[in-house]
Amino acid sequence: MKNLTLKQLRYFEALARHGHFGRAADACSISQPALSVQIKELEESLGTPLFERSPRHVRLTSFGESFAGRARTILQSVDELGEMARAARGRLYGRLRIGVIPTIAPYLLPKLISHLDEAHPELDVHIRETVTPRLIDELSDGQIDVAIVALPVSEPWMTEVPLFDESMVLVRHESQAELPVPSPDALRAMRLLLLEEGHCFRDQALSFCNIQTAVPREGLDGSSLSTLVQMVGAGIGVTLIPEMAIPVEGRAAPVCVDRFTGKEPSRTVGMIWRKTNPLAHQFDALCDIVRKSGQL
Amino acid sequence: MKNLTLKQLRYFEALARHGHFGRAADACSISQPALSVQIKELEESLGTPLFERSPRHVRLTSFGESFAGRARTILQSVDELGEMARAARGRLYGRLRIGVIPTIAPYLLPKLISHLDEAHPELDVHIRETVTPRLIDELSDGQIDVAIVALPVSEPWMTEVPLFDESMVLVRHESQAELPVPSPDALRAMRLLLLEEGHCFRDQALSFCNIQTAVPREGLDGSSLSTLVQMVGAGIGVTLIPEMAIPVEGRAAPVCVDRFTGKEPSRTVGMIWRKTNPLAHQFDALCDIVRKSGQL
DNA sequence: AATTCTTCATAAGATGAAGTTATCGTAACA
DNA sequence: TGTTACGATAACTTCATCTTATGAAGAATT
Repeated sequence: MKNLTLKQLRYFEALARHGHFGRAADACSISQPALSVQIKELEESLGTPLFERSPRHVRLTSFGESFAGRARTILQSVDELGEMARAARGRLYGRLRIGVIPTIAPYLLPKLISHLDEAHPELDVHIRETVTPRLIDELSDGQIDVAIVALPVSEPWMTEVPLFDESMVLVRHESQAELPVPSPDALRAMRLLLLEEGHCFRDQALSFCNIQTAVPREGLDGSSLSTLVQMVGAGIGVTLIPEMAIPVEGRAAPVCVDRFTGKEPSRTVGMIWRKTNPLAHQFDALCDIVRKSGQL
Repeated sequence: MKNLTLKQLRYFEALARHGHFGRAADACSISQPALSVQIKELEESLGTPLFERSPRHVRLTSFGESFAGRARTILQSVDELGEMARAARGRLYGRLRIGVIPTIAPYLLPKLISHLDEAHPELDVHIRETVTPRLIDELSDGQIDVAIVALPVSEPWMTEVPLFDESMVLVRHESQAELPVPSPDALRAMRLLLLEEGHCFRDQALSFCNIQTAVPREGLDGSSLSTLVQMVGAGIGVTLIPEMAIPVEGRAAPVCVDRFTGKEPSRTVGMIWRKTNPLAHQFDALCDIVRKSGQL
């Protein structure tokens, strides 16, 4: 006993509508015998007749009528499926899960989300904020689609696309505004407040100052840039923040912000995703949106 | 660009569930390449990928997930369609439209409907009560499925099945109970009340008395047997009714009921339906139920 | 009553879709 | 650096489906 096919349902629907094999076959762009055979096979596979044939009319049986109702619903759902696919074709669709590291998230997301909302109003954006290694794990097992981090991450199974470079700037207590900007080496001698272990921004700051990361440091690590800046405002030390954070953090405490002279320290912000993700092309478009959001 | 098939949806569902081409193919009882090809064609026909393939996992894309939801619904509806067919296979199903002539309906239907309810509780029985020629018309253009009438009707495109024979009996005013039962010829001289034009029972009565149907008669035709019997009860004349009507009409007025002696007049009650109706076999079973209901 | 028309069913052959086995390429793993 | 696991691809086979041609049967026509 063979199986029901969508084709048969389509043919059936046409015949139910036209009540005439020839015209229904025309409507389906097939020959009349082809339709006859398919209807016959449909009836056989159901084990019960759908039509009453007489030389004059072709009429649905009572069962045929119930069948027609449901068949139409099904065909419609299938067509909607096609519609849905057409709508989704080649664009971001449905749920998009973005991971962002904490030294970027608060400064980038407000703009990014409003831009995304504008470009893809139907998109369901989820945000995950955590440190790079964890983002990479979650990327790896499919919990998120893309991540915005500091490059490089150098995972061979990932695509990484640079978005923009960004300087790191010095934050001192406002009382020190007149003092000259210290060199990296001078900085090493100062009380430099850093994010806790795990944040890549901490490592970048340390490497700028040529400090061995292995050496244990005094217990003054903050859990967010915001915390660090507040501590600087309280006169406890100095810290580094990315340019992006200036508009927010530079006003939030009695501090002054200065660029370094000479070779400025910087980080590259970029987006990463699984190479195997078939939405790669759409992600390129996403990069453009993120870039726009990252501009001050 | 080819068309979506149910097969593809089934394969897709399996792959979404197993996340593994080999195992999904097993589940579908086909080879892995066959599955690969079908999934590929499905994705191509949709114009957008459904899965992200990596050597480790096969994962649904975000679009794939929405697609899977709807696909499952569709597959389920299709299976229900099969279920429905299996339930309906070879039995009366859904709506059954029965036509009955007025000289049978009130005496047969109460029993018939309760028997039908018992045998086919899910059956949706519709009743149409009118005279034979009209029933034949309605049968012809599919407004009813079967009709219960007096045979023969002799339409070549119909099947007619006799159900039972039934005598016609004489109804007189109770004051005449002691008088002998008149012969047909004697009857002709009496005031014989008949149904109005169009009822076959009228013609049967006339032919029993050898009265020319063409001859116009006094304007005393009733629109139902019940009316006729009430008139007899009022002493206006005599009438004939079928046996079946005795239990109801014999008690409803001051009348007496007598069988004719010698050759009793009778009619054959039978069921008719379009020869082309594929439910013919089920209708035979229906005949049995009607026969049972017709027994006193 | 014979004939023609209409319409659906059936048959035979052609075409196309879908399945099979065999094999390859690639990334992960030891 | 082989080895393994897995999906993609290719060549071929099988089966489903379509087309054209034809048959059968009732309705309409003459």
